[in-house]
Amino acid sequence: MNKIEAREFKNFAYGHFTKISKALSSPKRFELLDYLAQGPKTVDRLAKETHMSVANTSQHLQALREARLVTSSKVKNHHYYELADNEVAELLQLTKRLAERQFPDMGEVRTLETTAGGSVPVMSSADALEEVASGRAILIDVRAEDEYASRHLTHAVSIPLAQLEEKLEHLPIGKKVIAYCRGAYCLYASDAVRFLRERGFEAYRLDEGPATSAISQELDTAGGKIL
Amino acid sequence: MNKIEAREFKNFAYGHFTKISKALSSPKRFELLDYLAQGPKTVDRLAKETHMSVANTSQHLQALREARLVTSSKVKNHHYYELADNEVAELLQLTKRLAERQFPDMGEVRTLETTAGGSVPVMSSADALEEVASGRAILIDVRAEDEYASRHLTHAVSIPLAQLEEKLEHLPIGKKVIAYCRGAYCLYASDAVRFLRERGFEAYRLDEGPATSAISQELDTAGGKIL
DNA sequence: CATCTATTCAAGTAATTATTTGAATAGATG
DNA sequence: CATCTATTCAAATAATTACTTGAATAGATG
Repeated sequence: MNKIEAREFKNFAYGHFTKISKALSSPKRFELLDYLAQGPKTVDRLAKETHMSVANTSQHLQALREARLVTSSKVKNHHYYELADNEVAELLQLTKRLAERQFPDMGEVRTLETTAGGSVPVMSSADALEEVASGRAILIDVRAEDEYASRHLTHAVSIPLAQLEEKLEHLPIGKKVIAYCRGAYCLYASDAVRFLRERGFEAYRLDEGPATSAISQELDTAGGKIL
Repeated sequence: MNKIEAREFKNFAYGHFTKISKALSSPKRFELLDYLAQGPKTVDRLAKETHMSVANTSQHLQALREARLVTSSKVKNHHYYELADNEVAELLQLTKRLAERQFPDMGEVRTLETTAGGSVPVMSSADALEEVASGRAILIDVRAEDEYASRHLTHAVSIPLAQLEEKLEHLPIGKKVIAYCRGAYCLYASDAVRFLRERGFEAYRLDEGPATSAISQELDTAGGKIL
């Protein structure tokens, strides 16, 4: 075969593959995708969540759209962005898992129960499933309500972190409380656990979020209620 | 929680995740990994296969090693690089699959049987499995011998492309010939198919290589012989 | 031990990417 | 219709990344 033609073909193929990985290669864009894995969101909201300027957020989202990792739609004068395909979430997950395997101090975040703000007791999904099923524990989702609505773990109850204090009285005394948020690298659940422990609850954070894992799929996406 | 501390934690986490995707974000490095998915290789050989300068190849390989996607070892004065983890191959595969799904003209490479140098008949792995099992076809691996040795499909026979002409007489007359190489984006199998068709064989290229897919795992890695 | 081969290193240039700023647009709302 | 909100666009600067060239090293081999 003609060498020039062959090179063009390879450039075409590898050029396309790397549109995907280029889009994933910026920490900010990776973080945006991580938020979008919780459900559709507006530019404005993503800008607040990631502490970026709106213009910068918009530009990153456009880059993600060009790489076909997200799609956008207009409702009134809000533009909603969302993941283009469930495989995008899988790609995020696989990348995280590989990072955890290959960089020892990454893996520790999950296993040694350390997070920013001090360490917090962690419970594995397998244990949590058992505790919740047996009625010894309740599972709370401390993300925003719409994220809970878009997808959550079975039997989880929605208590956004900001409302935890006011809803404290609704929590059953004597039961363990297992909190989760977006995943192991989101800090809301840790904040919730510290808050609850200061008030005498036996609280744990779940080692993952609703976007991941075989066990999460057993916990699943239905059930639960908004407290 | 303290905001500065939280931001540092996120920078740490997302910074690590994107070490992986940054490493994958260059077409040349993606191509290098694709070659390394066939087995360990030296810098020199990779430079030839990818048509890059040795210095440039070496630098890219060092970047991949820093991202923990490959490891290196020294045998005499040859440095062998290889994939650090099987999940790296999975990541390549998932990225390719996503690109095929999201970019229509990418997907066509596989389904419309077009490749550089003119289109060539393609056979799916499922069909190939059946044809080979029933004895109506033979499966040939046209990659280098050491790549075949490192991992190949069951019942495949090794005939490196360069030796195809001299080994033509060993091919059974009247049987279909199904050729494969590194995967859908490698052109050796297409070259082999065109060569064989010009000489009267009913030849097809397999739609994937040994690094991928559920069906490949049925075809598997053992069996076969070097012709 | 001189030389060869394989690989890495260092420096420089070219190219690409990220972020900020301020202006532009498009659709709601008073 | 004037104004407000949400988002995008354009231009400029700062930062990072890619590739080339030529020299340096380290281990074989004659």
